[in-house]
Amino acid sequence: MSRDFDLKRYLPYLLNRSGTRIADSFSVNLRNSYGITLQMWRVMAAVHHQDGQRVGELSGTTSIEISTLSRLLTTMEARGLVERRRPSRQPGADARVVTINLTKDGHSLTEAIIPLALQYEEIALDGLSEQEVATLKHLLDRLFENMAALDEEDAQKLAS
Amino acid sequence: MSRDFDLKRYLPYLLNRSGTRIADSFSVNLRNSYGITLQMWRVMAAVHHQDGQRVGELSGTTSIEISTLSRLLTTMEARGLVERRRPSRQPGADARVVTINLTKDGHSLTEAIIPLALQYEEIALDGLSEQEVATLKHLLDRLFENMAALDEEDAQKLAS
DNA sequence: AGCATTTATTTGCATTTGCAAATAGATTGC
DNA sequence: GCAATCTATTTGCAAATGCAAATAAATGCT
Repeated sequence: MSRDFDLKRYLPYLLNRSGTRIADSFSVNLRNSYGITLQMWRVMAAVHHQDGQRVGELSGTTSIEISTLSRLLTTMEARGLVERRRPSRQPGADARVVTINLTKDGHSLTEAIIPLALQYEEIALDGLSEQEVATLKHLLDRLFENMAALDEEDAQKLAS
Repeated sequence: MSRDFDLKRYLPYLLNRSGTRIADSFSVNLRNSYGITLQMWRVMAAVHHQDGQRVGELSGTTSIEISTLSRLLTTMEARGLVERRRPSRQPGADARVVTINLTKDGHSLTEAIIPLALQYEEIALDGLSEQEVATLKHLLDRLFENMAALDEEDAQKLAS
């Protein structure tokens, strides 16, 4: 190990390992208890949060790559969890878009899982004060914003 | 969206999206600039941090599933980045184990990438005070510990 | 209106992943 | 000292992933 790089204090490392541990634990529980994958849960939680998102938006909120997501939606549709809708040609509607909604079953499954999800959050946050939790969430938001800003800069460069 | 579950304040969500954004950006850069994948970087950084880790340990420090890692090591070995060693039968040595070392090339490639890695960390942390950075890293550590504790409890249950 | 361009989603194909089974090698008990 | 058991790593196989190309549907230009 070298002086100039301390892995144990390297943010992406810390972020990745805490994120994957929570995800892995929850993932196993989801599979055993509800027979769904973590990615499916992410889609359901995102659509539950905002119904009728288009596929591209949903890719953004779930962090699932868009082609992967498209296929995942196909299996979720087949399982009766979500619906794809092509907005009918209305004034101002865009029929290139496909919007995603939870089915009735999808909705109740999501509601059933939420308590478990919150339980995992609690476990992860065990022993932190309310203040610390608020700070942590705030800072994670900030990281995301910083990375989004970088992507926009790159987009600028490509456009110029 | 419902009152009892606010996705935008849900820790696993915040953790996942900031983690994947950083990972994705860095990943593209690694591929373009050095022709390696993010997972390869993770292995190199981990072995750089501590040389001669066994495969199982390395799986823990990189958060890469062990069979995936085994195959990744094969391609990295073929590329001359790392070496596998089976410890010779010594008093107290365990020859079931395979230890991983960076080759000379692997080491210098790692050293070459470190500045870029630190740059991404800086971008992510842009605008945060030293105090905030320290707090964030501390709290992320704590999350990891909490999840590790959970895994141990589960292991207990399985044993009982 | 008709053709070229842009945007949204899906699909083809090769690679990566993950679980479970197989292998390789220690260790324990008899 | 050898059979049974345990642990570390690798491999078989099916599923998931990601890039790039293809399709579908708008919009813009003339």
